[in-house]
Amino acid sequence: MCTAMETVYSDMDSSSCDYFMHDDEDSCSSMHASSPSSSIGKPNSPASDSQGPCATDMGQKKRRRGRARNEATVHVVKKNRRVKANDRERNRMHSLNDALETLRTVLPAFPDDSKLTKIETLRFAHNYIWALSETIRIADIEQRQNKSRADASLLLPSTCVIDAPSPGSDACSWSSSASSSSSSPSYCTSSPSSPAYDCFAIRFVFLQNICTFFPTHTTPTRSPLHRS
DNA sequence: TAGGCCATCTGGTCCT
DNA sequence: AGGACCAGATGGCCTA
Repeated sequence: MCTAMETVYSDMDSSSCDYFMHDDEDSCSSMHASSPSSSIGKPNSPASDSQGPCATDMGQKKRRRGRARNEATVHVVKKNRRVKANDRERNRMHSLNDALETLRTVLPAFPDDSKLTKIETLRFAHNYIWALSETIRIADIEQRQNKSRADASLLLPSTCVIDAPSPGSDACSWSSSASSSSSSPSYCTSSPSSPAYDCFAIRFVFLQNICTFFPTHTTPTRSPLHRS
């Protein structure tokens, strides 16, 4: 159980309580108000505060020396706590940077491109996901249209496997990481109104989405997909 | 040299 | 009680 006073004095290390026990009466009463032993049975009792270790016949010199040691100890404890907190915060930021670096590796990038900044990475990822979603949506629409066309003409299109557009063949100079979709082959025919045409159309739309929307959502000075 | 980006420190707040 | 998270401050590095 944590009392309000204990919360207030949470910065004070429990190992330094011995020094408070030998401190002067003011600080001693305040500490005893927060100590479990003094609060049990008699919460906030002035009588109990005036009794016990504080009401001893210690000399002034001993009290002063005790306070000095206590302040020094509290200072050291606080400093150690701060050092530990700084270390944790550093590690936390490092893990955050690692996650950002992982995100960079799955985003399309040019080989000679300079590293995306943090904000650029996040914005690019946002637009990249949006473009992918948009491409899937358009592909779904196209597929349904083709199916209805096929049903109407009672023609079953023959299938074949096409290669993905070679890197650099489009306006965006697509990187190898971005063309990873070629690993999942597309089945199509050669007719302009066929799935083959749709495959290219979908990729075109996707690349257009990336090229069109990414720069408008990033800082005007740096747009990775449009750098020379 | 100004401005952008980054790492780190720090104190406050919230959560477990 | 201690850790996680957050935002502000600060100083270093780099580039136009």
